[in-house]
Amino acid sequence: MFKYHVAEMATTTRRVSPAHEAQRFFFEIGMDQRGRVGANLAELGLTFSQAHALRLLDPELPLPMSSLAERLFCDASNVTGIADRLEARGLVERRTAEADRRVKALTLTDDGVALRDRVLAIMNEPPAAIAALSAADQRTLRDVLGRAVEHLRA
Amino acid sequence: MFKYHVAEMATTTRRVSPAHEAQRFFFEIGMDQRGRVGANLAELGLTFSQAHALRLLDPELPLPMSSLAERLFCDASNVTGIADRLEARGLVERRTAEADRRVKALTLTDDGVALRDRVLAIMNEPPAAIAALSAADQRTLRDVLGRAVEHLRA
DNA sequence: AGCAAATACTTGAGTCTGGCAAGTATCGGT
DNA sequence: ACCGATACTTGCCAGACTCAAGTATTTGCT
Repeated sequence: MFKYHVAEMATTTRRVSPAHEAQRFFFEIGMDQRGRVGANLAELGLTFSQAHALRLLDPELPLPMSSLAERLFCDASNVTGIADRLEARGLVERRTAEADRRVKALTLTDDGVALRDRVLAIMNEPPAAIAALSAADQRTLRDVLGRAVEHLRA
Repeated sequence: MFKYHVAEMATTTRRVSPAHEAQRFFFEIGMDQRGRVGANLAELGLTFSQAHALRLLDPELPLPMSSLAERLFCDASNVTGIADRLEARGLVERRTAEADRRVKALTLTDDGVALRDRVLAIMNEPPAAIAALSAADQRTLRDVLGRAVEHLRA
């Protein structure tokens, strides 16, 4: 089918679609963020998963733990532990739902809301790669990614 | 056009720079990938860290474990464990360097090279959000992200 | 009503990541 | 020959994550 030396195949990436190439860059920038975000979150005493959970909680709207598990793409039993730690720090409260006493919905406390805001600030901070772009490129990037996210929800 | 109370300011994100908005979309798409990539890697019996390490190894060039730790942004002691598991599966070999017998460089075995190729295929696969973009948007995205990555290395 | 199946969460066991501190081997310079 | 750096390993501990099993509650079927 395709012939090439193994060495070339693995390390170079010629002749791929724009989407694949875009993805490669996307991934690389993403990996760069990992370090910065992780370090900043650690200063707040949060792990990435805890911060992510906090981010997904709406200050207005209690969220059932099963829903959170779904959005975190992880097992429900995992959320128990994460919720335990957030609750232990007084960031979140378990509230059993009236309608169905099996479900426990997580609610942000005032401290939780405050910390969540700081988490959002950290996560929304553009990484070096994006910050270094020209204003025009930044607008273009925002528009294109906006459309991409749109497709994601559809 | 948009009206909101100050309280909402903290949680919604209107009125921010294009870079911040771009970053918000970027992050959201990135989180979506996490699930897909993680699941696909799991089918290969690899954790994300193991796959990431594999990805960073050049099939041609043995890499000292300390260098790998640096590129993984993690402690050296961590790499010991990851290398242990990769070596146990016959994907990698520890080879003590001639010049300096303290350093052990990791080399990919043939199996390792093969699996690495599959890892690259998974990681370079564009996520749904990017795949759904028009061809023109994909090219634009590639170009802009390409410039962003360029700045990253500079 | 009554009972089985499904659902929401918890618990326990086990693996992997990841950080810190201490230990061993080797290297470099003086 | 020695001291201090450097490369890796080991042990310990917390957290994330999965699976399997367990409890409580609800829902559906008869």
